[in-house]
Amino acid sequence: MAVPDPLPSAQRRGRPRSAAADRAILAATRAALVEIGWSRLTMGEIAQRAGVAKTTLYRRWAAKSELVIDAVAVLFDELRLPDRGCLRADVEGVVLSFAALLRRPEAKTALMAVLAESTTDEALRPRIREAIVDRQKRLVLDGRARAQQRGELPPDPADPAETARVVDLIFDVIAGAVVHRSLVSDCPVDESWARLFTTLLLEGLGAVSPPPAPGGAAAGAAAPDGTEPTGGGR
Amino acid sequence: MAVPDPLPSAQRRGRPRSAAADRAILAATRAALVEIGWSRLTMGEIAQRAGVAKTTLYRRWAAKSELVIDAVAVLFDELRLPDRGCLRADVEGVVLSFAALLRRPEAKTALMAVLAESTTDEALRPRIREAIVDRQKRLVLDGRARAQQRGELPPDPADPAETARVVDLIFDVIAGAVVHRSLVSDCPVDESWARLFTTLLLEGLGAVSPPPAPGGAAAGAAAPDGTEPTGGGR
Amino acid sequence: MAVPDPLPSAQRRGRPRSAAADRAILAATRAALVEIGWSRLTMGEIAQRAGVAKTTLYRRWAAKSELVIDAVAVLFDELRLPDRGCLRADVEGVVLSFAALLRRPEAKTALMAVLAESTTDEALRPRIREAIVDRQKRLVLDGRARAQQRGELPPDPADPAETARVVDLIFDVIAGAVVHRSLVSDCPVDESWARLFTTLLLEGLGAVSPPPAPGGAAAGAAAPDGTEPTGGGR
Amino acid sequence: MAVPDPLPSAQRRGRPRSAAADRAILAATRAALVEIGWSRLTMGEIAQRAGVAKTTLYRRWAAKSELVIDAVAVLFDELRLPDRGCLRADVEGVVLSFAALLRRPEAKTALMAVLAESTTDEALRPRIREAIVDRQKRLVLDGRARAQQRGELPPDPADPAETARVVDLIFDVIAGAVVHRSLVSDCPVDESWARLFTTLLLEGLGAVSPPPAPGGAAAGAAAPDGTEPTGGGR
DNA sequence: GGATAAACGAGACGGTACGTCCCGTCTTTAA
DNA sequence: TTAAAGACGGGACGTACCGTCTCGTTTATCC
Repeated sequence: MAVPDPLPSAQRRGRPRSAAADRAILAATRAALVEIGWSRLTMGEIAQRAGVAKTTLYRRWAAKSELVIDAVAVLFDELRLPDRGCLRADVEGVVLSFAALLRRPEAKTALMAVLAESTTDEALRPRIREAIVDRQKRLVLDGRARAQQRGELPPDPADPAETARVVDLIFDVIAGAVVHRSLVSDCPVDESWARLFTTLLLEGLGAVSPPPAPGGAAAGAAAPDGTEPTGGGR
Repeated sequence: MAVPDPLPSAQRRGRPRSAAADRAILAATRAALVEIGWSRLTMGEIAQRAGVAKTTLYRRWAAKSELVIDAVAVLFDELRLPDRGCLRADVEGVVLSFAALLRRPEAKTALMAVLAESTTDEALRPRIREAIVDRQKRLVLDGRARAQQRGELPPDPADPAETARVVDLIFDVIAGAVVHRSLVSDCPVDESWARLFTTLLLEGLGAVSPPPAPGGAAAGAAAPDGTEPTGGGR
Repeated sequence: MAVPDPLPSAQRRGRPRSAAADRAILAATRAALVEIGWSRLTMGEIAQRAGVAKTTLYRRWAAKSELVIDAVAVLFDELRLPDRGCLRADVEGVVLSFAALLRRPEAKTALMAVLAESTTDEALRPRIREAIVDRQKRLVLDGRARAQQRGELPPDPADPAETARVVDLIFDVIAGAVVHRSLVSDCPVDESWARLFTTLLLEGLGAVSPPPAPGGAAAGAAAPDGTEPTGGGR
Repeated sequence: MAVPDPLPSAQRRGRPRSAAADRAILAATRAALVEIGWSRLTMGEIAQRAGVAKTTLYRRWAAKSELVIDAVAVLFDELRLPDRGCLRADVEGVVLSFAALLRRPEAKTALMAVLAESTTDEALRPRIREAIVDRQKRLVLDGRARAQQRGELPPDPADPAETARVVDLIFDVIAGAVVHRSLVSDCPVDESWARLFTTLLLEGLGAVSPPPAPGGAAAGAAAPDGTEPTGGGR
């Protein structure tokens, strides 16, 4: 919430805030975003669709950006990482499901709009990270742990900072490439592209994931999924 | 130009448009963008700074987005790819100079804002690609050609579509990762990160760049820069 | 009011309209009319002078003309018909005080401007009549009744339509002649002219005011004020 | 013309002004006035209808008002005073034909609009009088002279200023009453009203037209047209 | 007949005001 | 105390005309 709950105390005086109003507002925000886009989305419009007074919106959110972040955060929580048996399949899966999310108008519009706002609005950046970005990083962590259990990746190195560097890199490469291809290059993220990209990523990954111990799973890193890359020649 | 040149003919009738006004408008747009940001940037403000009537703006550009695209396109044209001797150094160089560009407020603000607009405005997307995005793809093509001349990369495969797929992939990965780390993760793109990212990229590149001929430069692709990757273990 | 009162109900919901804003707007309109005239009078200027937002003006009046009508109507309500003892003096008095009103810039400018607008704007005509024109007709009715009480004029004829025809005629002749001399011929309406005009009117009046009964006040009508007309010779 | 003819000399050098353009402009002005009214009448619209550049208009007239005065002046010149045999008939005739003119949209709109402008624009007033108002005064003079020839009115008094006072009064009363009833009271000027008004005027006229000599036409003035007034009783 | 000069069409120019939309706040009654 | 309603001061919008200016073109007279 942008505007803090008035009092964290058990029960304040006066009429309590309507939880139904909250739900109606967030739903109306998503619906309006799909229909009329970010720039024509106004607080008055949202209030009208939600059957709520404008003051009720401002009592809860300080700005349109913050309301939209809360409204679309739930969409990004729907991303899942089902176990597809091997690391390559898991990576391709997350690439494709992230791309599918970015095809939903309310998701892509809201994401890009609040990111754009955040280039000017300092306070917006942590809010976006908390509500949207960081939640996807768990996918990387989960997939990495699963691959380590399978023996496809070496265990974490001794230095946890080293692990964080690599995890962040992987996250920026995956999310960045998918977003860029989807929304900037405006090209489809299909299975063919996902396979090619995954090949590049997994191969490159071996070079940046140091082995934790002198002996170990280096061979697994060198051929993480046990298949030959597209082009074959190695 | 957003509003099409009234007639492409050699000499139209009536008073010709002032080229000085064009220059003043684009310069004023960049300056205002730095000072007051995208959301408070208004057509009236730009006109006032440029010493120009609002109508003169609307005669040339249909919307703020289109004007800003033209105004900042020149910034992206300043990206260069100086020959640093080897592919690894060239990649690191372009990563760092692209990141430096994205630290300029007018560049990052304008880029994200117009990308956000483009998620709603269908007509804006090709415009952004032509004026901004596609021009950076030349950096990938130039770097690739240079590395091929050096023997660091194998020559293009027989199928040009295959080349295009790989070039697009490299472009989306580089641009996407740098943008995502800079503007979404909000972390610095410094030499350390550039080195790590380049290692991942070049190593992964070997896996997606098939050799053109049965015999050839596969070894070069496998260790493109002749150095050992960060983590060592191969 | 031009824009209808949103609901005539006893008490509507929401914040009520500010009566102070109404007063400030009408006063600012009169002041601005005097200073800058009709053509340079803008809604924005009025709003600024009244310390009010432009939207507040448009919430109440649909157009400049309607606002000006309401603003100057009060001036025309200030016209009075003091009892000067005889019909002739009363007529001369109303002629002179009407002419004095038409010398006030805001009155003459506003009157002519809205009359001009009304030649094109069908809806404006009844509005002008209600707010400005018809209110002056009471002067004719009052003067006539007073003269009848004095015995200077015969009582109303049996047919009320006949009375209305004569009253309307008198009104058009007096108002028309004064307006025409003041604003069209651009000559002063002074005591000399008022005396001459009144002579013509009263003498002519006898010919169009039929006696109510076979016997009666015809002699009174023939010399309504008991004085000899200017020119003498009858 | 508002803008003076560049040189009154016999023949200047350079391309002469197009007389066809003048005619087209004045005709277009009248036509546009009928269709769209004064307030929406723009110089650009007139130029477009006349098939002429805006500069051509401004080369000839300094303002819309002046152009419109010239455009409609010709309409008022069409007023005629045919000899209907007696003064009463002549007066009723001129009243009705003036009212007919004021029913033409371009005439009434233009007249009221320029009169309204003239309340603010000092320089406009003499221009209106010369081009429009004074030309109608000839009707009063002609009618008066004709009536004097018939013996219906006494000859002019010795003092010409006295004559001017009376002529001006008659003019203001006739024109004022007709304009007021037509455009302000918004009532029809029909034969019935014309008869009533003429009765009032002619009867009143006797009181303000002094006889030129001790003996004379007083009886003619008392019953100028040889008919009994509407109401009868005298 | 070529130079000169003015008027012509076209349309861009710096401006002003428009009437609308939305902002975020404030003021009311009702729950 | 919150809610719905809606008026409030304010700011930007994109449009319409304003009256001026700069073009290339046309039409006349003058040398």
